[in-house]
Amino acid sequence: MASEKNIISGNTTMLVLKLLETKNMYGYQIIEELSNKSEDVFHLKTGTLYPLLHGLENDGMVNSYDENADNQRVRKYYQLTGKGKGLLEKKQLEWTQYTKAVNLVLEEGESYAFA
Amino acid sequence: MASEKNIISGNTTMLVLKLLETKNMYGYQIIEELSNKSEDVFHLKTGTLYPLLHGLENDGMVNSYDENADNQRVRKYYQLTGKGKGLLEKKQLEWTQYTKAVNLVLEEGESYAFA
DNA sequence: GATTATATGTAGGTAATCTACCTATGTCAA
DNA sequence: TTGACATAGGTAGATTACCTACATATAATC
Repeated sequence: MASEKNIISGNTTMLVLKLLETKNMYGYQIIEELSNKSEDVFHLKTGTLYPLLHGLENDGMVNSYDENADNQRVRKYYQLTGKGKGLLEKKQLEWTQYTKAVNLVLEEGESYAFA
Repeated sequence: MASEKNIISGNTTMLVLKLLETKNMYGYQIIEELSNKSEDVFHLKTGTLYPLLHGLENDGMVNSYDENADNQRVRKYYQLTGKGKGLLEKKQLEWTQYTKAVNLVLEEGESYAFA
């Protein structure tokens, strides 16, 4: 059926930017935190996230830098740029308008008897 | 940028089924009503809707029948089936869970100071 | 007579996400 | 000590949803 995956469509960028707004994160951490904060609804796949991050970096929405973890493991951290913050605001506005419009259609027939 | 089109992604089927739940409609009418009820946020393209309707009919989610309009024009009406109603309920549940999860991520940092 | 609205449709393209794979290190249990 | 699992980053190719652009035809309007 492959219906579950597509409901996410178009909003992954917004969610990732939103997480990076609170603090700098590395890829694996983004996947974990998104899963936690969404109460296990979102489980980003690496094949989704890493190309997405590379694209955001190419477009100047995020910067990246390497940092060593406690255990000598190197992590690639991403930081939101001013441009990225602008994109986030735009996407959040679109999200608000979109959900409002969907709910107008869904609530039709329940709220209004004379539609 | 092509960002506006993708925010719709995955939910067009739900919206179309929802409209057909209220009454039987023909394709052109679905486009008009969806535009009206969403306050002009959704403008389905014929290249999106007609193939979608054909797919729903193939899957037994809707039935179709021809009917003459006042002006002798033939319209192809679509009617929601029991199976289609089941799909609609499933999609509405997914939508509710999905928007709730997105809002959990978006509200983070505003509601909770100690995240 | 020309344009616009109504009405249905197809072909081909793009973009977002997925599946499925690869590499590599750290940790823990058998 | 080896095997499994978690951590960490990555790519190639497929799938899917929706779009653009086109084609067809009738009715209404200018």
